[in-house]
Amino acid sequence: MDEVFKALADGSRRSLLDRLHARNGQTLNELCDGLAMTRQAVTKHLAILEAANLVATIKHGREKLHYLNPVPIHQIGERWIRKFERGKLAALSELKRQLEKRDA
Amino acid sequence: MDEVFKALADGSRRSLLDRLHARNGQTLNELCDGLAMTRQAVTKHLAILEAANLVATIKHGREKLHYLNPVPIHQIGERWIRKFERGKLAALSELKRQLEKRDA
DNA sequence: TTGACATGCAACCATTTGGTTGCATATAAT
DNA sequence: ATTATATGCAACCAAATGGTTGCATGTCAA
Repeated sequence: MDEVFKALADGSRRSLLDRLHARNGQTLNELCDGLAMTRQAVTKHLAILEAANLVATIKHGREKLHYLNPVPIHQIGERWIRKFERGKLAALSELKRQLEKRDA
Repeated sequence: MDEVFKALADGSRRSLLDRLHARNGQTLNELCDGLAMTRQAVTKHLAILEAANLVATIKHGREKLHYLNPVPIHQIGERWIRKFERGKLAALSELKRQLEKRDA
């Protein structure tokens, strides 16, 4: 779980996921296209995403195809985000109450 | 949004949010309790959480009370996680298809 | 008012991170 | 066979990160 959060912390990596979400199965060179980064930098980002199980790759001849795995993202939604959504309104109203108490 | 992802990337910070979720409105010293970290380290983490708008604080006399703000977490769920949940099954079946093609 | 307690501020440090360059290797095309 | 293309590997670098220690300040209590 920690690896996934760490992987998602970087904007470049999130945009790589976005690109794969838009078109799955892209090669490394395709993913580099238009980015202000060297190929090797992208390789490193993809390696981190792969270690976090967010992308899976298969080699097809001399090219490496990258596929998005949305499961860890879903798990973060289920196991983490949702926890904070329950009782959200209660927390907000308490915060509001406390902030108002300050001005009193 | 980037600030929120960065803030959530650290396990210590996530556990601070957990603690506030369990009991809202704790002081700095209370939040330090039982952590293998100096008070100043916790202060820094809380500052990052505050900058990301994940916690709000009010000073009450000589103590500072910390309140969880679940809105940014919710937004990440809405604006980011959900996007990858749509079409999840399609992506998975495509991945499976590709992996099987490799073995053929 | 004097001391204790809660927090703030700043300098410093080691490690991690995000990026680079240079070269090596493997596969496809001529 | 030779050349071009796609990727891999490793060393290096600056900046950010997560943590520390030491001291200052503000507030409550005796």
